[in-house]
Amino acid sequence: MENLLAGLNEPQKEAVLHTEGPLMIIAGAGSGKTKVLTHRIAHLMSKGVDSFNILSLTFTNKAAKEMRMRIEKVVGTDARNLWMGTFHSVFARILRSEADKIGYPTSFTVYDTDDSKSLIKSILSELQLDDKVYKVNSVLSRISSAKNRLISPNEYAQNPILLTDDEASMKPKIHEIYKKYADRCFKAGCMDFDDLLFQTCKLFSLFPDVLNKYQRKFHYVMVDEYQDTNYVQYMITKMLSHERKNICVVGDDAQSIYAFRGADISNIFNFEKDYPNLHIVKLEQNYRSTQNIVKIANSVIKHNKEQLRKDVWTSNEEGNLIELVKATSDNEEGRLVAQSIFEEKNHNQQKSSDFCILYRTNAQSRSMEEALRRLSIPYKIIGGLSFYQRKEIKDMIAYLRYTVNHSDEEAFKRIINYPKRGIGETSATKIVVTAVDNNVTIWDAMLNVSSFMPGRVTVAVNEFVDLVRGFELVIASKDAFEAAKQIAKESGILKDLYDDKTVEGLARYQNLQELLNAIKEFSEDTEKEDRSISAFLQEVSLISTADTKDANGTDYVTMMTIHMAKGLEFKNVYIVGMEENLFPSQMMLQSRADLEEERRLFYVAVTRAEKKLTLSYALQRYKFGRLENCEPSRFLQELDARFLKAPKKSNQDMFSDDFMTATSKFGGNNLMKQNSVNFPKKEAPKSQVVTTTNHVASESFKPSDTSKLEVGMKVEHPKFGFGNVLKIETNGSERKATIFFQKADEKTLLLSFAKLMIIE
DNA sequence: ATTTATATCTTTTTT
DNA sequence: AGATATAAAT
Repeated sequence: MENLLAGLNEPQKEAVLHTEGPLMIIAGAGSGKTKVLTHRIAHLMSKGVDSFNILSLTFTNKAAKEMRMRIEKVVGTDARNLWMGTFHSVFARILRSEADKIGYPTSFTVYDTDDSKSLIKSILSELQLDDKVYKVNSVLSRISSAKNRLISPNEYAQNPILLTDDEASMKPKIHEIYKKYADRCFKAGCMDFDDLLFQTCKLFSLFPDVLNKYQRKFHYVMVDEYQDTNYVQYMITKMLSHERKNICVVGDDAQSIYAFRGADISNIFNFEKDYPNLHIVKLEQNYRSTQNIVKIANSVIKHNKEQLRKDVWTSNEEGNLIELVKATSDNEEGRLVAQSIFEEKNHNQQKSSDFCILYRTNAQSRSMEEALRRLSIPYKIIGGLSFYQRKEIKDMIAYLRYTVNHSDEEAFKRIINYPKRGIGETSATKIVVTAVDNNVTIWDAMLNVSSFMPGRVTVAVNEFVDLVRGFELVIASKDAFEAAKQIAKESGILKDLYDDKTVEGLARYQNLQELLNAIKEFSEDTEKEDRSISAFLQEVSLISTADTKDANGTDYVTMMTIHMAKGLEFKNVYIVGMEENLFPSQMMLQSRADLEEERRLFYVAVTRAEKKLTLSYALQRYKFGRLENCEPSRFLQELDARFLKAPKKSNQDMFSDDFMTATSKFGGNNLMKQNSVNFPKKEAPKSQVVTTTNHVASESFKPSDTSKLEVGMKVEHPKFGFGNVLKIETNGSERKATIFFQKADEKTLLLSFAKLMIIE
């Protein structure tokens, strides 16, 4: 007990000790929020609260896992029984045991975003709607936001505001698509991400006894990152804690960055209204960052009108000034950042893992990656395409999904003709349409296939049905790993990948092996009560890119989008791509006009830094293969210059026309002015030669250098490996050339050649 | 049904 | 630059 409060400041102690009744903790960046949460739980348990009765909702599975470990250190193995996880995973678990009450099979499967999009595409074509008008993404986001606000398809169809909105955007049929979409998901025995919350709410409202069961179970409810919860999540937590009102939410309105996903800051204000006797604790002392970083962060956020009064301060050292790096191009930006990391590492004896590069969009990782590789600095990209989003993995998962749930339409579409078994797209669509028209499941339609399909297809479909039946028996009789292994073999996936001897094919084969390993690990985890394939699928469907395991012992620079960086901290942070229309994002400015959310995002990025913060931007950047001019972000102009160091530039900069013109743009900005001094003339450094091999970095081939590439040359492409140039085609004004690239295996590929390296 | 050539589009962030 | 959709050829 003494131990639990040691090292906590007054408001932190207050938050830990206030266990009964509603509590809201407003936690500034770096104020020790996680510490308070873990200590609070440990405190509850030391008071004799059973861990079964505590529910803690976190933003990522990783955060839950870490918190559980920290608690376990204090209270021991009891912590295992805590209910901890994301909203999605916790309620998926509850839904799995209660699904039958709302008409879903216990073995319901989960649609990921790709599945949802694919289903919407099918529906659009069935309704004969133009997918140029009804863009899949916008339709899905419309449906998603309806679900997040607990609006059912019928309510949507009767909501004049929504209908007028849709008419105004020339998409009056959204309500119809929504209805059909929801219907199809239901009939497929599938829930999409939003359903996991939406259906939970439905379950709780329709079955008070079920709600009551969980109300009695969870004596204490805690919600982390409350500023990023949406309306459904607000409702669920409100319902769950209704009896005892022991609810504790933790958040920081200044760090709300998920409005695009339905997150609603007004949840924080609603919270105050819902609980008149609410106790509020503010954590304002920052333990993470230097004074300069805290101050510049405050200078960022003060430009936002809408925010709770809060005063984040620190007693840490003053620290370095914030650095500003200006580059002529995105590639140079990469080089400068990599060089800075290199120097910093040597200079201060730091590890690679002390560094983090943050960007607004995933696409920006490429130039950073290339630059780091050239300096042999190890790095790791978090996010982007995750393991479970790879085609070969999704295919295998689809087999498992379909075996568990014969109604799963999207899984069916994925595997019906992979590996090829002579059932083309037309046939597959016909089966789906027949099932929908006759109001039966896809499985039943297949059993009846001879009545509406020609004999040749019937035979193939029957074989497929038998295959799945066999898999069903396999799953029933063997453990998850053995079953998965057999399914991989008998489905033909394993062979299909094995036969592909290309570099990519080999990688895919290894990925599949890795998936099987993961299943093996899962099936041998004695801590898990349910080790079935079905449980594995559920877990896997909710793994997010933020949940990647830390490879312990490895030392690398971390690269990720700012969104993924929430909750993390690094000694040195580089925020790259500080350009108008990129950050703040063009999309954000045009369509949602929410500049304040972009600014909060910038605030989040800035506050990740402990010791040193560097901001960088480029004057030119490749966008869809075309070089575009960029202007520095308005956010840079907003910074308080007292905490900034003079911009740093490369030698090359001085000689480029672009640099000169771009500098003049900054005429009015005192920050940038200090920079316009004369630099000694020096020859621009040549592109570096890569490591010990005789490869020349791709840099030496500008898109205009078509002349350097000749027919017959041996070349290497980072993705497609070694090959020969067969033919070069230049399409005039485009300044873009395509080459025919022949690989060792005789396959001919068409490539643009920007990434090719000539082997001398 | 499947492969190959050509055209078009991409434009945020993620559970 | 690269993915994906569409059209045309096999």
